[in-house]
Amino acid sequence: MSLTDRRRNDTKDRIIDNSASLFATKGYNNTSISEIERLSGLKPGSGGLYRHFTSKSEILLEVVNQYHLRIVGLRNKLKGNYSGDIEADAKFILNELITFMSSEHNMLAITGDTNGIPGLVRTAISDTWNDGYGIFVDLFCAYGFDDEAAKLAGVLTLGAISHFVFHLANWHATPLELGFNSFIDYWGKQAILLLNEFNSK
Amino acid sequence: MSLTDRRRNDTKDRIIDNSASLFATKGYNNTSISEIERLSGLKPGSGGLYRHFTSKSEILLEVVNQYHLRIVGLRNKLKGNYSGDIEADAKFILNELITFMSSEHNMLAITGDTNGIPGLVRTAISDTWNDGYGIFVDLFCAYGFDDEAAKLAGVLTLGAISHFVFHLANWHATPLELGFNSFIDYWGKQAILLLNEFNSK
Amino acid sequence: MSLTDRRRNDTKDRIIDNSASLFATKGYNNTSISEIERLSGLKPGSGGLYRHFTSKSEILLEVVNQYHLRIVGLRNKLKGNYSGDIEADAKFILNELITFMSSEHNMLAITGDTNGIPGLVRTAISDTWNDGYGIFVDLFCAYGFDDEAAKLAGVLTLGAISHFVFHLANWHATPLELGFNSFIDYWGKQAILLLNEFNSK
Amino acid sequence: MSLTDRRRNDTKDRIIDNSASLFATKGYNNTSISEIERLSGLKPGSGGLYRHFTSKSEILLEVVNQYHLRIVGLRNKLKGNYSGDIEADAKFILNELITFMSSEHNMLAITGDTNGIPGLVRTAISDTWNDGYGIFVDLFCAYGFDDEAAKLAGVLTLGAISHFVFHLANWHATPLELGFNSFIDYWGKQAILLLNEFNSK
DNA sequence: AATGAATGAGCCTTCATTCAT
DNA sequence: TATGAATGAAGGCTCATTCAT
Repeated sequence: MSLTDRRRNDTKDRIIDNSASLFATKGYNNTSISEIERLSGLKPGSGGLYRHFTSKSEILLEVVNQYHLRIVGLRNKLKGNYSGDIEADAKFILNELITFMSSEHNMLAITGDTNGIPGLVRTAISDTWNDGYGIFVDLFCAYGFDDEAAKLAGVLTLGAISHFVFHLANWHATPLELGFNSFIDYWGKQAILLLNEFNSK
Repeated sequence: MSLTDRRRNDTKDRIIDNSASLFATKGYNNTSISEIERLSGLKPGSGGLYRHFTSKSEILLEVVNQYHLRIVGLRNKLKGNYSGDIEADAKFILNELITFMSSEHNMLAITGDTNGIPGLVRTAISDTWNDGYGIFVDLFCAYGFDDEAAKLAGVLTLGAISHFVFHLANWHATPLELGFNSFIDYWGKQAILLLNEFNSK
Repeated sequence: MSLTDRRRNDTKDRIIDNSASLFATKGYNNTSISEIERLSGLKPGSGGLYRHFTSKSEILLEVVNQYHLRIVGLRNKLKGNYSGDIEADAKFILNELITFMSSEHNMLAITGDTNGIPGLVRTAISDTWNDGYGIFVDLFCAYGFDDEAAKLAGVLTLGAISHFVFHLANWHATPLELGFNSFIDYWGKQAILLLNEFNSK
Repeated sequence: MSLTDRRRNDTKDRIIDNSASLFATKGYNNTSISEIERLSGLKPGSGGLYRHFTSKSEILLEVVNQYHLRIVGLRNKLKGNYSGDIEADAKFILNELITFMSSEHNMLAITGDTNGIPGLVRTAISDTWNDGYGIFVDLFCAYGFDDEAAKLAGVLTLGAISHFVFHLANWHATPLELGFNSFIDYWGKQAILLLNEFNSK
């Protein structure tokens, strides 16, 4: 089936995929409909995309929603599967999250350049982050933290990691030229430390 | 120059100031030259701004540079003025930084929406962050951390805080609906904890 | 064909009917093929309409032609059925025409917004008007006017009435805020007056 | 001063003039900004027009307003300058109006194709018409008609004339292929007749 | 130093129409 | 007969930038 075949029925998916990477690479406002069309096998500027989406922001919403689904999928996969050894679990989860963020790291970059975005999308992005934090919250709660403390630690944890990734993606350098791996290692240790400290109280 | 002369011949400064707040409020790409001109007392759309800057990104560079200077100023002010009580110092610095970020919180928002920006500016922004992290690095180093550990802790600390602020500014909600103050309190406690732990080794 | 079959195989008719009211309500150029399709039970944007018409202007032609047929029908119904009392006949015809224009007043609105229309359609519309004027021409001729005078009076009569209706439809106000009924009353009296005057010569 | 000279300062006027004739020739919605720009010596599609007008409908408003001013000018010129001989005055005014409409007949055509026009413009057009009718109202009032009757006669008179002109401009043929002059002659006679009739009451 | 005017490139979107199924 | 997909052309509008004054 050639790219110009009018029978293609996966165009919508291709639009979502290409939009996701374009939004991440260049930002939402700097990505033009034409460019999405070109990458998706449609004639740029011909508006073929509008058969599949009614507006540019609707694409963003879909992109965010799909990312959200994957985050929730990861969260569910990790939740309640703990070993009893909090250190081991924390390390495992950290690795899983890093792997996830590596393959999907584009999505983090979307968070910049969202001026003029409808409130619906803003909410969707906020919700997505909340499920991201939730991965840590689940863990911390399972090991006896109270709800509030678990939330605070979760936001702290994912916030620091994503800041690192975001910095790298945006400014084309790591913070203080630190290596990504050493940052993750360090953060892992700190997290364990905090958990033990809290547990001992 | 008398006090009443201060408003004269300062078009360039006004452009920088107004650009800073516009970039922060609406994002770099969503801020038009015309709008900067209007706020700066120039006829919008007449290009009067180009007497002072050769391009829009040059303004951004200047805005970032001035912010950088202020960050460096804060860093120098705080550096080497430690009390000997690490806990007290950490709390003090955290408060100073929060105060600074509150009055300048706009600048954090600039970090989104900077696609299509020249590498020169990217570097300037990266450098600015590095001096931000440096405030904590200085502290940690002064109390005996080795350089690498201090850097890691610095990036961790500022990263987590700025993620929180950025999330709020962009998505119009706090992460997991946590209060800003409880987040800061918690983070302060954790930082002290980590410092002591490291020191005790 | 039974009563319940009436709704079948009449897509073409539905297209014409819906087009007529859409053209009238929103104007020809502001009515999209998609919209006609949606109202006519076809999937909008799928071009199903092109099974029945080769182009948008062909629909307009058909719409105009059907309107023309109805006008001719009215003309034939009224023609040659005169009472001998010219005043009574004139009043009767005026009322019939007003009634007709009320139920079909949409069509008058089509006469705006027809730019870019093929000459064929222009001619059809012109012909339609001519049969409209003809209703009065028939009457005036029957009572002894010469052909030219009857034509002039006919154009005068219908022209003034349709101007009023058109003004109201377009500018959402009546000319000089006159009431429609008083305008019609007045115009009826004038027409009679002119007829008598001519007859008396 | 060449067409490409950036010092030109009559561009706004040229835009208005060219818009007036384009709107009349092709209708408002069928006239593109690019086309107005091309005719006005601006590069089509470059948006140079937007230095002079903030939107397309603002141009239309200006075009209508200027036409309105000229109508009011004519009305004032003709008003209160009557000879005492109603027949002579009516003929004179009719001729003046025909002359005016001939040189400005484009404007009548604007009245079609105005879908999507802001209410402000609709009102302006309605007002313009009202001052057109007013030319006759002034006359009729001066010769003793009561206000209401004068209004009715005024709308009747201008309505019939403009319908004729409009029909010609739109459908490229005269109603019933009547000559314009004979229509005007006839209408002049009828008007006089009506006036006398009313006066004799 | 500032301004009015113009420009070129681009943007999101609409839509009549075509084509393969 | 009807549909999903695609396309080309256009449309109104924005904006960084240039240029002559």
